Amino acid sequence: MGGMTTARPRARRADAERSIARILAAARARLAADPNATTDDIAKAAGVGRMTLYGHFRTRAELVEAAMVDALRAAEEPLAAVDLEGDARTVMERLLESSWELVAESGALLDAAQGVLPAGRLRELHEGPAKRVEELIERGREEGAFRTDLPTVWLVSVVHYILHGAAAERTAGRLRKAEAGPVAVKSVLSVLAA
Amino acid sequence: MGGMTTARPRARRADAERSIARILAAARARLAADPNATTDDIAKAAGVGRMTLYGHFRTRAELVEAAMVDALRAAEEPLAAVDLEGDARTVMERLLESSWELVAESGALLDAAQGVLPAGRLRELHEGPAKRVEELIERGREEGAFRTDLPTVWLVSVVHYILHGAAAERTAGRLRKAEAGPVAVKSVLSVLAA
DNA sequence: TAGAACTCGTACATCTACGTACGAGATAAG
DNA sequence: CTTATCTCGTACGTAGATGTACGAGTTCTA
Repeated sequence: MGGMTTARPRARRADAERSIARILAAARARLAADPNATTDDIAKAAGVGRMTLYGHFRTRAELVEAAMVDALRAAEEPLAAVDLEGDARTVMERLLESSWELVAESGALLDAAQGVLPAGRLRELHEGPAKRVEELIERGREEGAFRTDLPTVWLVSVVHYILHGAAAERTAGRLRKAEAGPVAVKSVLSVLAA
Repeated sequence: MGGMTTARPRARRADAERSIARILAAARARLAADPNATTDDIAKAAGVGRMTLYGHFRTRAELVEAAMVDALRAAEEPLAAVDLEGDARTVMERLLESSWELVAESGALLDAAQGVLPAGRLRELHEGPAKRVEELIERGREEGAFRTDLPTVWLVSVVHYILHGAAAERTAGRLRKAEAGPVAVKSVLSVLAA
């Protein structure tokens, strides 16, 4: 290969980059709130025409996947920045406080992707971030801080279900914005505790 | 009024009753598995023609509501039969063991009903059974068995999210059929414990 | 067994969402 | 300024799902 990292014939124009960013942001927000959100909904939320959206994403499935990838990438960032010093419980608390919303959003997007993306592709995408939580839970079990009477795979899942629930309750107005986070974190830690 | 409790001109025929029962059972199963199940899916699962279904339920929304009512009625039964003697934790354990699947099913149907039924109607239907869980949680808080650092409304919700999650994990094959129940019960009790 | 109730296939009208085609006008890049 | 890129409206074709209309055949009920 001649030194080019991508095979793109030419760079995108600046306004195109902007449009794509707005569409992805809107897709993440709308799809997390409603897995059945239409391309029209998303285009309107992004403030662009539907045809502009189709100019950048050929199909709805492609858009859903791109939104998923974007959300997971966004979630990975604070997860990677978390200080891993200290006992597992403390680390988990820090991790959740800094990223529970992003993790919950990714979970909601997973719902939206269910059925439009092949199952294998989903697991593949979701694997990276989930691995991080899983490893921390494993570590907590070895340290004696987390319970060992339930399968690890379930503990990983239940974290997602609780975070998703907290986000949903906040959206529904049954939890105040400020209390949803602490409530979710406390609940998760209670389930994990030995 | 002349003593008639219903205005029905005549009784339904036996085969009609049978059809309705099969349709409702199929609707509960299919909608719990997939909130977007079509009337055709449900009719096929029930082993009746789509037109028969429409003969008994005018619209899809009406069918969803009927399925919801039926599932809630079914869930109410074992809930009402639970022995209330003993401390709140023990009672909650008995209650969950005997009915966690039905409660989880109702939760899944709630998803399906979201958007097709008016929000008020949903809350109205769901109120009865939820009340039962809520009262038990309140009682546990007063007894000192359950935590008081989180809002009761959230504790009620989180019970549902965990049960729903356990059912989903089992369906996905990540939990064995036999272990899903105990896993769900243990997890819920951990979150509720003081 | 006569009649009413029920089943259920086919055909059709409607609606909604996806995705395509075309093209005029706006905007960024060189 | 010139050109390629991008935006985005309108219009169209397609597909799937809902709900209606008709009618022939079947099964309960009395």
